[in-house]
Amino acid sequence: MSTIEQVAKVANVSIATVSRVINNSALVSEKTREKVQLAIKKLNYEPNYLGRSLRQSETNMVLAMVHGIDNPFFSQIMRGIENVAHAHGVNVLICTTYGDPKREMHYLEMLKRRYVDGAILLSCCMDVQELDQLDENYPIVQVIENIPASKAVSVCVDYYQASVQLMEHLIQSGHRNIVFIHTGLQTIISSTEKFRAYTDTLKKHGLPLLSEQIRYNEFGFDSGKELIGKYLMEHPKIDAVFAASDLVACGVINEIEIRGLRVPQDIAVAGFDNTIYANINKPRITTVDQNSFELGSKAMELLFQKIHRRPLEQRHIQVSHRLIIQGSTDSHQL
Amino acid sequence: MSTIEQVAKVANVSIATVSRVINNSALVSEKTREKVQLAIKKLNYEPNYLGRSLRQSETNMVLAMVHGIDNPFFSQIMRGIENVAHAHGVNVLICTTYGDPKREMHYLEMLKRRYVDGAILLSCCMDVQELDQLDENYPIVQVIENIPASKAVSVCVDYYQASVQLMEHLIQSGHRNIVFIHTGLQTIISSTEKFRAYTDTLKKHGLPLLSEQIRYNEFGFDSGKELIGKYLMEHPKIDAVFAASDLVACGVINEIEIRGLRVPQDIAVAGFDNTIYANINKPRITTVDQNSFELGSKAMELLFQKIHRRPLEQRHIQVSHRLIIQGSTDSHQL
DNA sequence: TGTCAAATTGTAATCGTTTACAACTTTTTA
DNA sequence: TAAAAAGTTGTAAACGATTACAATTTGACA
Repeated sequence: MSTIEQVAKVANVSIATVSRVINNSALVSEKTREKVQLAIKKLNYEPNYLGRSLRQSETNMVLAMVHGIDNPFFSQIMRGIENVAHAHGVNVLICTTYGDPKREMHYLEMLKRRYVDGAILLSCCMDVQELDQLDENYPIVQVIENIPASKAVSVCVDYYQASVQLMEHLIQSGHRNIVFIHTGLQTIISSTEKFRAYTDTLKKHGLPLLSEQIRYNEFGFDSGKELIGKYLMEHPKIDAVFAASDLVACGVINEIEIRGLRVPQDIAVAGFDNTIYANINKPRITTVDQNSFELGSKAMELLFQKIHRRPLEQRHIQVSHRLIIQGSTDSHQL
Repeated sequence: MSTIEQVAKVANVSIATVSRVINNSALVSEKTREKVQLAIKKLNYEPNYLGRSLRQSETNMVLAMVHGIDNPFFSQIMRGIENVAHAHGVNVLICTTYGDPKREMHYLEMLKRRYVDGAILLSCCMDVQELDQLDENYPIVQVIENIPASKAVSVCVDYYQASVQLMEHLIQSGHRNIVFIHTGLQTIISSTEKFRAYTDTLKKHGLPLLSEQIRYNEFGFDSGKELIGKYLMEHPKIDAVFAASDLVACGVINEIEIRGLRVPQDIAVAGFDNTIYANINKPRITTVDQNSFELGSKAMELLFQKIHRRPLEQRHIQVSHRLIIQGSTDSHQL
C-alpha cells in the first residue's frame, strides 16, 4: 500500500503538493500536476480516508439504522436518503438492529466515535432519555418509527389522520365489527397513532372496540395469521380488519381464506405502507401510501442541517399520505 | 467533544495510561484505573475510532455490497454475514448499488481507501479484469451473483444441478413446453447456469427450447408479467414456466391468471430462492432453497481468512440446496 | 538497609493526511 | 531595473489514538 509520502518522493515534490493535486485544490502548476499524477498512477496510490477524516474531523459518511432490510417500505425510504446524500458526495451505510438494543448501541458507537458524521434512525430500541442524550450530542434524525416524546428531529406522515381516513372508509363501506392488528413496539408512534385513530373513530360512530393495545409483535406474515386467528375465535362476527402493515394484511387474508371466508365479501382487510405486498396479493390490498421516497429525502436534508449546525425551521416534518382503495375492501375493484 | 488528552489531564495521568484503561489491556493499578474511569465518565469521553484505526491500520468494519436491499433472499444472506462478523467484533455496513457501476465504484473506494477491512460482493457490475485487479489488492469475497471467470473467492450453490432438478420435476410432471424467465446480468453465474440447465435438460429429453438467453432484465414482479406476456404471444402452448426468482414467478402467475388460465392446472410455475414471496402466493410456489444463512456465514468466514492473510483451502465454496415442491407445480398440494 | 526484580507509569514516535504559514520564483508595473 | 504582486512550493504542526521503550515506583528479600 503506497502513501502520500512515497508519491511525493517519486514525483520529487513535497507531500503538501501531492495533497493539493489529490484535492485538485489550490494552484499547482500544470507541470508539477502532471508529474504528481504520473507518480500516483505508477504507485497505484489511493489516499487513505482515515488520515484525511482524522485531520478534517469529518467523514462524509452517514449511518442509516433500520430494524431489518427486507421491508420494501424501508427500502424505498433508503433510496430517498441515498439520493440526497449522494448529491452531496456523502455515502450512506446501512445497518440492521433487528430490534436488538445491543446491536443498536454497537452501531451507534460509530456515531459517537466519529466514524460517521450523523445517523438516521428508522428503528429505535432505546428509551426517551437515551435518545435525547444522543440527540444533544450528535446529529441524528428519526424517520417513521420515532419516539414522539423525544426532542429529536423527526420525519413522518400523519398516522392519525391517515388511519382515521382508513377507518372511515371501512365504516362507510358498511362494516361494524372492525379489528385492529398491531405491529411493532408500543413506544413507537406509528403503532400508537394508528391504534388511537382506531379507537377514536370507533367511539365516534358508537361501534365496538374489539382490539386491545398490545405490547409487542413482529411485523410479519405469520404474526398476521396468528393474531387474526385469535381474534376470530373471540369475535366470530368480525367483518373488517385494519392491519398495521401490508405484510401483516397478507397473513390475515391468508388465514381468513384458509378458514373458508372470502375477502372482501365476508371480511374486508386493509393494510398500510403501499408496498409490493399490497399489490401482489389477490385481491390487491387497500393501503396507505406514505410517500416513502420523500420521507427519506427530507430526513437526509434535515440531517445535513444538523451536521452543519444550521438552525432548523421545524423539528417535526410531516409528509403527505394517500389512501389507496383496492379489492380487499371494495368488491367493485376485484 | 473530548479527547484522550483531556481525559489524561483531568485524571492527572499520561495519555498512554488512559489508552491502557480504554483497551483494558496491560497492567494498570486499580487506583489509577478508577481515577481514569472517573475522568472518562466526567468528560463523557468516547474514543475516536479514526485515530485508533489509523494507528492500527484496521477498522473492524467490512462492507457488504448488494444490488438492492428489498430482496428477502439477500436479507437472509446478510443475517448470515452479520452473525459471523459480530462474533468477531466486526461491524457490517451494507451498501446498495442498484446495478449502477458508478455507485459500485464509489462504495468500493471505501475498501481501497482503507475505510473498511474487506468487502463481500453480492452484486457486481464490473468486468472480470477490474474484479481480478481488486481481488489481488484487497480482501474480497463474492456471494451468489459472482463472476465465474474471475479468480476471486466465491460462495454459492450449485445452480446448474438445482436447476436440472427443477427442470426434471417439471418434465416428470408431464410438461413439455417449458419457458425460462430470466433475471439479472448475463455475466452473472446464477443466470447463466440456470439457463444452461434449462437448455441441457430440454435437449436431453428432446423437448423444444422456447426461451432465448437475454441480456438484461430487472428482478421484479412487473418484468415477470411482461415477459410471460410476450412468451404467451409467441408460444400459446406453454404449459410450464421456470422463473429465475420467486418474485418474478409471482408476476408470471399474476399475468397468467389475468389471462384466464389456471396455475398449476393450465400452466405450472416454479421460482427460485425460497423467499416469502413463494409462500404468500396462492398457490404456494415451487422453488429452490439456497440455504441463504449459510451462504452468508461461509462468505464472512472466508473474508476473515483473506483479511488475516491465512491460506485458503478452497477458492469456491458450494452450499447445499433443496428443491421445494408446492402447489404452483403440483395440484395435489393445493 | 541496600539491591534487584516486578509492577506501574510516562515519553515520544508513529499512523497518513490537511493546511497555515513561510519561502522561494516568476511576472507585472513604474 | 528594482520593487511589488502574484504564483508556486515546502516546512512543520496538527488531527487522536497506540505502543515500543525508558523511567520510575513498589515490594521482597538477604
